Amino acid sequence: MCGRFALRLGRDRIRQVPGYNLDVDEWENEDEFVPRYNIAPRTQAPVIRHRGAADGGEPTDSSDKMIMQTMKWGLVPHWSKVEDKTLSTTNARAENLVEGGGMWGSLRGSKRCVIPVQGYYEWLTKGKQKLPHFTKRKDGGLMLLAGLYDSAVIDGRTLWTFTIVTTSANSSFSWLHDRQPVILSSTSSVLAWLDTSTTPTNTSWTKQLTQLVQPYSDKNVELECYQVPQEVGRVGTESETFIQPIKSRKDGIQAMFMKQKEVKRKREEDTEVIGVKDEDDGPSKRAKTEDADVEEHDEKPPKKLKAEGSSSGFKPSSSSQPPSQSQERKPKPSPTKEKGIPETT
DNA sequence: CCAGACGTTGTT
DNA sequence: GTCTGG
DNA sequence: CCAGACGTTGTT
DNA sequence: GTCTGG
Repeated sequence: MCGRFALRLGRDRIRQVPGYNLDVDEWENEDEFVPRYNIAPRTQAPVIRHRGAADGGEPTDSSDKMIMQTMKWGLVPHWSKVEDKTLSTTNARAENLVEGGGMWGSLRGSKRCVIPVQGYYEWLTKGKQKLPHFTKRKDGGLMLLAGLYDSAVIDGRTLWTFTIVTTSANSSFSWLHDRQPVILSSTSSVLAWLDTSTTPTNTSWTKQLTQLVQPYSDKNVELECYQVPQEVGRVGTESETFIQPIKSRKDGIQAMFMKQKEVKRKREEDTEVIGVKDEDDGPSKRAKTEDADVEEHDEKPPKKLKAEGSSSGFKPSSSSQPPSQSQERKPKPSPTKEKGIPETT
C-alpha cells in the first residue's frame, strides 16, 4: 500500500502546498527532486518537517521553521552502516507506531514529517489482474501524508530517508485495499503531526497523535478514486494520463463505436467518487480551497496506450457497504487495533 | 550470551 | 541503537 | 499467497 | 490443522 505516488507540479507550486495554509521557508536539495507522475520507492521526493528536528531530534513546536527537504523514499535507520535494500521500510504501520516498540520507537517522537503528493496509486486485485487506481483530493489540492524520516551516515555520506505511515483503509476504500496512507487533510492536523514538542521522548505518545493515524474520516475534504492506465505499473514510465481516469480516453474510442452500435449494459464506472460521507450529509458545500491545480505539462502521453484488460466490471458499490465489516457493535478500544475514533480538525 | 533482525506488501 | 531468537 | 514448519536446550 | 516466512 502506498508504494507509488504522483507529484508532478512545478517546484514553486509544490512549495506553496496548495490546499493547506503552511509557511515553508526553504527547500533543501531542491535539485535532487524531479517532479514526476510515477514516483516509486528508492527515489527522491520532498518532505516537509520542522527545521529544529534535524539533528538530535530536539523537540520542535509550531514556532519552528518549516522546511522542505528532498529525501530518499525507504527509511534507512540512523544506526545503519550500510543501506540494506532488503529491508522494506517504504511504509510504517500506524499500529506499530502507536505500540512504540521496534524500529519506529526512536523516530515516532521526534522525526515526524509529511509528504506532499497529488495523489497515490493503489492496485485493485481483481482475479488475476491488478488494476491501478489513483486517489486524490477532489478539490485538486495536494495531499499531505504522514511520514517519518531519519538520517544515516553511509560510507561517510549522510543519507536522508523517509517512510509513509499506513493505517486501516476507511470503509469507503476497503473495496480497493485494506490499507491506506495516513492522510492529514487539514492544516491543523498537519501542524499537530509536525509538532514534536508534545512527544519529547520515545515513550510518550499522545492520544491526539493516535487519533491522527486513524483511518481517514474528514468529511470536509472529499477524495476521489478512479482507474488509471496499466502503464503506471512500470517503474520509470511517465505520462500525464497516469493521474487521469482511463474513462476519458475510452470515451473517444467508444464514441466511434457508438455510431454503429448501441451500448447496452454499461456499468463501467471508472470514476468512482468517494466522499467519506456515510448516509446523509447535509448540504455539503465545500469551501473551495484556494487555487489548486494545474501545472506545466510537457509530457507526451505514450502514443500507444491501448485499452487495458479490464474494460468493464468495476465495483464501486461497496462505497456504502464495506465487504469485510459485518459487525454491528461499535468498535471498542482494543489494545492493538483500531479504536473507532472519528474526526479531527 | 551473541548473532541477527529490526519492515511491509503482496507481480505491477 | 535495541530487541529477539537460538 | 503458498510452501513449509510445527520443538527445546543452551558444555563451554 | 494452523502459523510463519519468504
